[in-house]
Amino acid sequence: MPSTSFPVPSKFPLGPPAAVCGSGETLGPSAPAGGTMKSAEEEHYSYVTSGIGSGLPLSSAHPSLPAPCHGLQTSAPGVSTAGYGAALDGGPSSYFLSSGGVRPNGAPALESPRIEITSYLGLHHGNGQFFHDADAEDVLPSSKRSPSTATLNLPSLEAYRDPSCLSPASSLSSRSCNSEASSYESSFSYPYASPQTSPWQSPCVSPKTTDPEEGFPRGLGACGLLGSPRHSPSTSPRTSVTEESWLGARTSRPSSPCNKRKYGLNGRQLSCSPHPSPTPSPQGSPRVSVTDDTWLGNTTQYTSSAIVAAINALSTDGSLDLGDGVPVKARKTALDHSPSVALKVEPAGEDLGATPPTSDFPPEEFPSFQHIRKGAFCDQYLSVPQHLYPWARPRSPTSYTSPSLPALDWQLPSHSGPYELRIEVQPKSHHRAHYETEGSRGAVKALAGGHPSVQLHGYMESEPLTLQLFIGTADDRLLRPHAFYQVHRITGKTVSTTSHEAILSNTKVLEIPLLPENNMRAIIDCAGILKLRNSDIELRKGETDIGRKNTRVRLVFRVHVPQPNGRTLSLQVASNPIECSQRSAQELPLVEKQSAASGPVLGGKRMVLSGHNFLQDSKVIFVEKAPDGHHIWEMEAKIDGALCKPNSLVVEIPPFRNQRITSPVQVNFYVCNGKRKRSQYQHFTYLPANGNALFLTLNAANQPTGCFS
DNA sequence: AGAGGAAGATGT
DNA sequence: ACATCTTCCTCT
Repeated sequence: MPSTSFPVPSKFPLGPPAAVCGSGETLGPSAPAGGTMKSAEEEHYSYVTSGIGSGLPLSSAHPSLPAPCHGLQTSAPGVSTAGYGAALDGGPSSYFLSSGGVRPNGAPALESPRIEITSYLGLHHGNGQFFHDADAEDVLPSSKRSPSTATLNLPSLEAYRDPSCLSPASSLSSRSCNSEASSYESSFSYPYASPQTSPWQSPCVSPKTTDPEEGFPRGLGACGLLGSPRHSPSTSPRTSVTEESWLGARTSRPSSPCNKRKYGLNGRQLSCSPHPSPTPSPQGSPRVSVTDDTWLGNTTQYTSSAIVAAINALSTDGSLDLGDGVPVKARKTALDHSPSVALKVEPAGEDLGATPPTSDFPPEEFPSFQHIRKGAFCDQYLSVPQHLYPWARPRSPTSYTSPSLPALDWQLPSHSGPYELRIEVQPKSHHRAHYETEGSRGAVKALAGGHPSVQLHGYMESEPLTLQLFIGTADDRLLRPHAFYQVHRITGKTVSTTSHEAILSNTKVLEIPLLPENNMRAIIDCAGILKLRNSDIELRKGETDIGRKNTRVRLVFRVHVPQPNGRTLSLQVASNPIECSQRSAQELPLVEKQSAASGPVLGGKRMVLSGHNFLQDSKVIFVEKAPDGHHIWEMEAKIDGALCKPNSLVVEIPPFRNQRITSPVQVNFYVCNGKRKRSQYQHFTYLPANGNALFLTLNAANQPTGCFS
């Protein structure tokens, strides 16, 4: 049928490839796309060290680094990409700071004692952080976004997220913090086993560890150990320890009281915490001791005075107000300790709760740490504040074992020198993520059909490389792994791209081959998005982000390019934001296009309303109003159930006014979606269609429909 | 497996 | 009461 489609306004042009960082050798934050700046958050963030980070495949590393390093990015616009890394085999000593003395985060290493809070805000916007896309139908009404934005703005100490620790009370499947470490160890020891990495390495360049040949294979190795992810926990047995550990996900919602979500003052689930995990992670405990030992041993390297000095230099002073913008959840404790914010190098050994603190530092110097160190895992959990000091949080031993690559929360440039990692085809702005209790909802798709694609430009070598993909945040703060979403590997006949899974810290990473024969381009048709229960993640020790309304993510791609000098250049690019929640019935469909076509109702109008928000008992009411506002007529469109299809409604509009419409009429309509209140009036120009059916395509985007013919 | 709609559970 | 989150159900 003929159809007249009108252009869908693209309110948000696709931004440049979402390069997170500056270009060239500079690691600084990417150019702001114009986001608003929120200082408080930023600041907090800067302290964050998320537990996430870790280097390359297999490595779990967290930057041992104290969070501060990350925060630095903010203030350091230009960080040298070089200098990241150490020899693969090299011990700690082999690591070096980038020439610029910049930390991974991009912060100048020792020179800047304070973190510029405001500097990095908005930096992320460079890649189109705003939720948008040309795909009108995928765009959520701005009104809907607001809330979310507000929530995200909470300056949660997000980075405080401790990847390695799950709340003991979280569930039956909850594992000890150590379990994660264990997983890593077992899973990744081989390939990524690397020297302890200094947290301060330059994020972009790392020791050459990515042997093309080896690069991908690593993933394989990891995968083998990890096993395939549990797609549907509830239906399938857990096969992977790793998976459990890293996600802290549990198979199903416990029927225990925990489900009731009773929280203590800190928002922690008190009722359950006391209960020992019924089924502790099998591998967790046993290995813990081992890893801890290792860990402790390794930690000493970080105790060097130089390191401490550096860290302190980078950290902000105690005047910094952590309380500001800190989520309620964390604020309480944060305030209490804010004075001690000055960053201290935490002896790595930090505990995991289980590990007794080894203190290389005088108590007075690390008051907060001392506090944290006390108590066993459970105690910590119940007590408060350790999460306030991410850097003080326990680290997974493995974190330090293979830190040769930049942590996932480090900001990296999308291009440097001749290389540029670019997203050639952006993903659609909406992709409903699936829960573990559901089946997969498929791979993320591209706006125009097909799938997103990424290409590394400027690489002329014959060696294939590995493209890493993980789910990152899409809020105003620095890009980092998203705590509530994980990439989900899709396999099957329809998937042309092979991939392997690896877990870095608490983040699942998909490793995809970048082959010279394909011009170093990869079609991302193997990546779905898994949603973790907010309650599970929020209960993780150290996690300060809240999941509610935190439903936008970005696909983050990284590639590590071996350099002649033996180092590795790491590039990263993030996609436009992707809304992962089920579309809300509150979203208002709008007329996207209308077309005339033959219809069964002579004299009447048949309209096809396409959208995502039509519940089965939706009603569409059309109203014609006079200039003075009074209704000339109003009628409820009759829904043709037989023609009702997903995302669309077919309604029959009987002849109104008892006459054929021969000239355009401004019509308003509103939609009553099920039990929801009626939506606001939407306007469109009802065009005569010569007695034929009029097809209107509505979308959920909050954009003007204009007049079309 | 891949989607979409919704009921029931929770959070505000 | 209503917005969101999770879990289920259904269909292809």
